[in-house]
Amino acid sequence: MRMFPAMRVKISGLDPHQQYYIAMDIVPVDNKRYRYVYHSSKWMVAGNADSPVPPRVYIHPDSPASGETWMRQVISFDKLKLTNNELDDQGHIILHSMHKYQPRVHVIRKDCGDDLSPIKPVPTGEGVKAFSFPETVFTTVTAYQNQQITRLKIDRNPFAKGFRDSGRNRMGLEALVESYAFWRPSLRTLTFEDIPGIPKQGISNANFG
Amino acid sequence: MRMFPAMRVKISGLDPHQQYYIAMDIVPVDNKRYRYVYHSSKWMVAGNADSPVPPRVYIHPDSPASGETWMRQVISFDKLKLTNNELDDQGHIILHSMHKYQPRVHVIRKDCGDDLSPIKPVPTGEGVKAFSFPETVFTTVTAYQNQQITRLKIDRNPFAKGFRDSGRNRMGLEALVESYAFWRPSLRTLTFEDIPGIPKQGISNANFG
DNA sequence: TAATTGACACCTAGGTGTTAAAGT
DNA sequence: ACTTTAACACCTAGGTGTCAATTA
Repeated sequence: MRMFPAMRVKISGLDPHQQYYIAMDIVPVDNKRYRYVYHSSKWMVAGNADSPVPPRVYIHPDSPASGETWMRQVISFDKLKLTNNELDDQGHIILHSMHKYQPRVHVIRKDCGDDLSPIKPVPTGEGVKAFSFPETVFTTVTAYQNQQITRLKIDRNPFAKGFRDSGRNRMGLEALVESYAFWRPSLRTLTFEDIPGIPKQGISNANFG
Repeated sequence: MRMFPAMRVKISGLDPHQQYYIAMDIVPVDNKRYRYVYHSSKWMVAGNADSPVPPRVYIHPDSPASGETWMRQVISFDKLKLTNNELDDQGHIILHSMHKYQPRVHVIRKDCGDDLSPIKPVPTGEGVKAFSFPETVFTTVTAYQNQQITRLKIDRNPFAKGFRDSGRNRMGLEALVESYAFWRPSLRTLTFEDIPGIPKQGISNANFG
């Protein structure tokens, strides 16, 4: 299933006439498995992480494109797909449920992307830069653990329109959205000269339903 | 709109470990404009062709891929889109209505595809091969000129299911399908050593509705 | 007990020919 | 008189959370 809300970034500092691939992968934040404690509304450590899964990379469908093209548009990863099926053969990114993950954006010069593949780790070295935004760390689930996440998904995802209660109290939602850095700024800026100042902490959430 | 029925080909003779792009373009068969004479069921010359349109190329979405990958599957061009809008900015292939056209399949070695672009002519030379199947020549229309084509489209295109008359006499259809080489063989074989023997004549049809 | 799966109704998104109206 | 366009109902294809059943 798709990751929602999706990562969206703007890029500056590229060579306008150079061709680049842009890709995303998702790496474990730590070696732990988590459980959600409802009465304290917190994720707590619940043992060690499951064994690693096959590496997968989402190559942005506009790739390859010129620096000019990439910089002119907002780059959205809304078609990136996640799965908890370790035997997946459709190129989806494989994750364990109840673990914490960090999405990363990779900018790869075309001449360095020769062994770029959806089923191999992203290459490193000259001509490849990686960006992580800590406020986009999220915890995977197969069923939502609190009603705020459910409301965020239903109210903001067009495909969940059928579950919207138009008479619902919107007061609580606005405050909620504020607290989810992953959602509100919703648009990060990547620079090749500088990574923006320390971002505020936030949590987002993806499910495997 | 999409071309229907779509071109489908199988390829042999590629280097399994070489990367290739596969593309399609559509070129005028002659310099004439046509009209359909209903009582004789024939296309007749009706003047000279309209002025040329901007060149467009459909790059198969699986491109680039290895020779092994291309040869293992049937290569379908069912997502190729046509338009009669000369100002089109969505990369569709631009054609004039009431003209005759020939689709061409291009196989391009990756290292020869550096200036391959949806809005530039297909490169020629070493490492690029083009294939034309005369039985896939078709005449463009904005409204169907005979009921046989309408029936072929409705009966074979999944998206036209709503117009199917399940009680319809199927006898006529089978004979019709036989006469449309573009539809029946429906799968052409491209070889790098040899182009198959002279194909039988046929007509297909695309509309701009 | 907690986590996961699959059938389901309800959406978005977009591909059909039909038809009436407009264009040439 | 013929060609083209745009609104329309009817499809395919696939993305939602829900809920009941299943799994571990």
